[in-house]
Amino acid sequence: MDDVAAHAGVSRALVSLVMRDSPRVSDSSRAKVLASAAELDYRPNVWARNLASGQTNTLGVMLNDLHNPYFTELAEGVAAAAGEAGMELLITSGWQRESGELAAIETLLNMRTDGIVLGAARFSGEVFEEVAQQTPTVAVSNFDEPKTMDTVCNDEDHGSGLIVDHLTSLGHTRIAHIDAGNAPGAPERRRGFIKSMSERGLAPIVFDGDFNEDAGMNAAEQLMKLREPPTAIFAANDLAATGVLSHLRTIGARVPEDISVVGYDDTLLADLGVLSLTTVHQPRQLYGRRATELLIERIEGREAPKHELIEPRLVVRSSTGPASDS
Amino acid sequence: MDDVAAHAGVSRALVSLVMRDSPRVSDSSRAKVLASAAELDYRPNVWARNLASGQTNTLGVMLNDLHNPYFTELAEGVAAAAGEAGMELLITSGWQRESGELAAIETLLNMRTDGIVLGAARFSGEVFEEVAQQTPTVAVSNFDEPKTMDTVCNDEDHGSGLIVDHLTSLGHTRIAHIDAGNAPGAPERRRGFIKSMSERGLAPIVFDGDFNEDAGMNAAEQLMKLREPPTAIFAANDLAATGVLSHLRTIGARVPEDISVVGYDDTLLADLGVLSLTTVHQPRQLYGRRATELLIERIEGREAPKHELIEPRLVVRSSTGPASDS
DNA sequence: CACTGCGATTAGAGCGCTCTATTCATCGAT
DNA sequence: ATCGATGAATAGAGCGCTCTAATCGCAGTG
Repeated sequence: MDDVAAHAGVSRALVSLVMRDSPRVSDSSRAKVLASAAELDYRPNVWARNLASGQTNTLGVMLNDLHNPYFTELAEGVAAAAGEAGMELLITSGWQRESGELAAIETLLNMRTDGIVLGAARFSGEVFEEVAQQTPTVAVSNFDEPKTMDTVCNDEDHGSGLIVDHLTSLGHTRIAHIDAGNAPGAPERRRGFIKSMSERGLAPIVFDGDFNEDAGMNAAEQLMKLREPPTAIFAANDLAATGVLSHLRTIGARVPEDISVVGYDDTLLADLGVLSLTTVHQPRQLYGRRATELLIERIEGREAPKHELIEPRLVVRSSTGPASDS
Repeated sequence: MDDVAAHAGVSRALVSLVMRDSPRVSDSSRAKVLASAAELDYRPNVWARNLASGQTNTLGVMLNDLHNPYFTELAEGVAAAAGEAGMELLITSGWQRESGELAAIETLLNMRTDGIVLGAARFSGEVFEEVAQQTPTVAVSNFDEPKTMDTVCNDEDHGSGLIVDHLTSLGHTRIAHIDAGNAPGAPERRRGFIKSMSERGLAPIVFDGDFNEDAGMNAAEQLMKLREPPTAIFAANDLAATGVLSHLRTIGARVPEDISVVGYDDTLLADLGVLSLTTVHQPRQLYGRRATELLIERIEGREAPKHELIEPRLVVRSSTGPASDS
């Protein structure tokens, strides 16, 4: 920096002003400084800048799992919003382990990012609150509404409702849901299903399952052995739905002529030609974007916590059709 | 830090030594300092530390695309190796755009990480070299062997060979490859296929395609219209193979009785029950791990570039079987 | 012509740490 | 009792920037 100042024949302070493009610099000296900087290949030292200014102009995002498209799309939304706000983005990941998440958050706290977006799955609210006390924080997950931080949630409840709407409008009445126990999002989907079904006077058939293919396959096997098998199956997620389809194929049931199948999440899988799964799309990028916007408001001083609920939408493909009259 | 020093009744310098756990501190004062630090909730300021020490103890990794499991598994390997070496990890992503990659690299350079792992796809070697001049760099991709940086490559060539081996040992002779033009990795796969086939005196049938489902579907359609259709199809990757399966299913061809299908990459798709695809598994985590190890060697002073080739392995599932005698 | 006002510039004191060089004990050996 | 040696602790000068307060010109005013 000294070199640049000397080369341009001005003071160090002026160079600093130019680098932060302050409006208080005359055009002529700005140009001079910029030219010298370019010539000397000068790159401001972020560490020194942050040390001196006390802020980092950087947001951190902690993701539970980089393999899961849910989180990466979330990050994409965060990246877009951060970019628009002129902030840098640092990503860390917990690699699916709780200890990893803690370490990842620790890294972010150490970096003293101006704020943190938590895309976590496996945590108690307490840990969140503790983080939130140290730095502005927004969580993307299905939490009760904490006082110390903002949250962005998806309205799983509503998603289940969309599915039941769609299936009943096709004439289905015996609809089964394969759930995923207490895995993140699963209880809400189950609750939404039970609520929507009972509102229509239909019996909510719920089977134990999980967010994976095997669980879908097993549950489908059980379901199809019932005296009156369901005419439609709403699986916990797309992967479980894939398991369902797989089983139906082996027993020779046609989809959607004999039975309709619905997934959840609208992952890459759902769009494959061999599956072509009706499913619920979650605007995951939007979650990230809103979370970031809330976070920036916080950084800029808002005190009261905000909690946002984002609505998913149904994507109809060819795994659902009119109820067979069996 | 001053507070901690005062509270523990020692000098600032001693606190500094303890925080970096230097061996030159007596056990008693170490304990004292640690206690005070804990009590005062002291967290060393990374920015100041890095500024003063001139190094960051942090590695950066730039990924072309966070959605692609290839890159995230790469990152996982990097994270593991970095963790073992006691270094922090910062992830940035180019979000599939070249401008994004440049910005992401820029962020890393600004952060002055001790080294950079480039998991890039869409670049000319020149950009890489430019980065490599500024900081230790290792690229994970299929490059010629540059002088300025280390590389880790997968041996695509060998992967194609494994496939041809497998298929010919099942008695296939009419084997077609659906390629993916000049997309990353594709030319090597094609070359390997052509080489292995011709070494065996077999005609290498190559069709234009891409790394997606539609391309697989179209190519399969063309192939099956040939007067003598192939008895086995080796698709550019798993997604393309999925397209192939999809087409075969619509025309009623049985897999693997009538025709065998092979993918490449061993993604989640390949393992699905409905597909159960024979494919080539790439040890992507291992790429990340080796890259990181090379990078650390570099940071610690090695001068001569190293280039490593990592061998993939074949995973046989149920989409391949003995050649039909059609 | 001194005087206010204002935009442009600069001096210089930090920011919170590291690191070299130095001092301070302590102890065994002469 | 004196003298290195050795290990433990400290003083103090940076690291490269920001930021407040002060200074400098220079036009406009009475």
